[in-house]
Amino acid sequence: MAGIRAQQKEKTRRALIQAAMNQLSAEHGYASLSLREVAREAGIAPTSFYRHFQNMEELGLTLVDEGGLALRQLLRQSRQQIANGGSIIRSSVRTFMQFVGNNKAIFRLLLQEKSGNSRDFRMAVVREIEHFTAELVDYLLDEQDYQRELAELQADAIVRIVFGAGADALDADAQECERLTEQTIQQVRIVARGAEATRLAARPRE
Amino acid sequence: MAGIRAQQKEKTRRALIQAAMNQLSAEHGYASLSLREVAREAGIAPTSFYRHFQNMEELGLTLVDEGGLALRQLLRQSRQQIANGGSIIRSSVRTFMQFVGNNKAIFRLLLQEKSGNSRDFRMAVVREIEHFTAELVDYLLDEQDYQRELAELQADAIVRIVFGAGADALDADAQECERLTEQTIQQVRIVARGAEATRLAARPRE
DNA sequence: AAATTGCGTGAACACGCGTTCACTGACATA
DNA sequence: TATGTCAGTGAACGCGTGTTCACGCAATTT
Repeated sequence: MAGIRAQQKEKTRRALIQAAMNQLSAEHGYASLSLREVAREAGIAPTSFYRHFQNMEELGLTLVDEGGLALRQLLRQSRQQIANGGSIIRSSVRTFMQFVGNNKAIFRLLLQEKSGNSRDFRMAVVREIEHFTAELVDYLLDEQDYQRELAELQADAIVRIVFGAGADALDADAQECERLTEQTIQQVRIVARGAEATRLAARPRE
Repeated sequence: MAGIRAQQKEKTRRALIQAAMNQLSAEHGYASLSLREVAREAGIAPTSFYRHFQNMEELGLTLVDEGGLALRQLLRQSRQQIANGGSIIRSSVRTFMQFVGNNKAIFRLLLQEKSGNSRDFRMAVVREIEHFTAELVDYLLDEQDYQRELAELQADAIVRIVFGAGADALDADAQECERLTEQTIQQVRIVARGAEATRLAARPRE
């Protein structure tokens, strides 16, 4: 019942996905990904590609999904660090920047396709980022007692800042990365302070 | 001394640049820009392209420069609105979002090449955005009396938020755009409040 | 044991690409 | 008026592309 055949198929499928990931780099993005090159790297004939994906777009969307999954895992990891004590902001930002450093290809893919030329891709990425924001909103509502609107403003701003920094980190060396991380932590703190001030101004007594 | 010849050449050059701009759209980015198609739209033979640019990359960098120029003009326009009175934050953000709406192709180009696959391109875009940030820092230092470090943190955060919103605005309809604009204004205000609070905390007496 | 399924294959296709080359003819220069 | 310059040309090149097709052959099903 193992299904030697299905097993083999899944293996080649993974090989294709991995090959595509490998070909993604700072110099060579999804747009210039070639079916033939991917197939070559995966060690199969170009024609066999069609046994696994209908076309390149389907492969690309799969990559985005895999990237999103990795991001989701990052979030869990981040929450663990929070549970272990220490500054929430600091550990979240650090985890995020760590992720970017360790998964440049994936993060670059997400960034590129966010402003890319396929509406399906853009929407897929936006959806992933919205997950990110939504979880942050939940956290703010739970831990602090912000009103929903303010929490959403704050979460969205933070996500924009952090993703922006992540983008810059892609081209940065270790030292610059460190600087970026510290800068981002401070910026997130500024936003938190601003939100707090706004909250107090809105409901001065309570 | 008019130089009929040079005049004609400049005209074709402009035609090439314009043709390239026209071909940039939500579905068709710089990466998939073709020399032959651009030449066709400009109304010249493919080979004539080389009389004006050494290769496609040179054309692309020219496009980025032109985009940056347009952004610079936006900044001046924005400052005029400020001089006319009214909320600084509000009019700046509105102007920016207006620009994005009116120059989608250019802004999309900047966004895409910011995370694009050519280091030269990325650096060119980063330079443009740094101009943007630097002018905001100057403004903060002049108008308020922030210390340099805090002004830089604040300006960088604001630029990230605003550019992020601009990116989202590319896919949004008019109503969603309006919502985004208002959201961004509030977020920038939050940052400003947070920076102010930070400033007061750092130097309580002065 | 026989029949079927389906992954992987190699040849072949039409196509658009960037680039080269020698050339033309209108403008500039002397 | 004679000479030079150079933007624009059309043919031709080699190449990599996505996609199709009929086929082989091992795993699976009957």
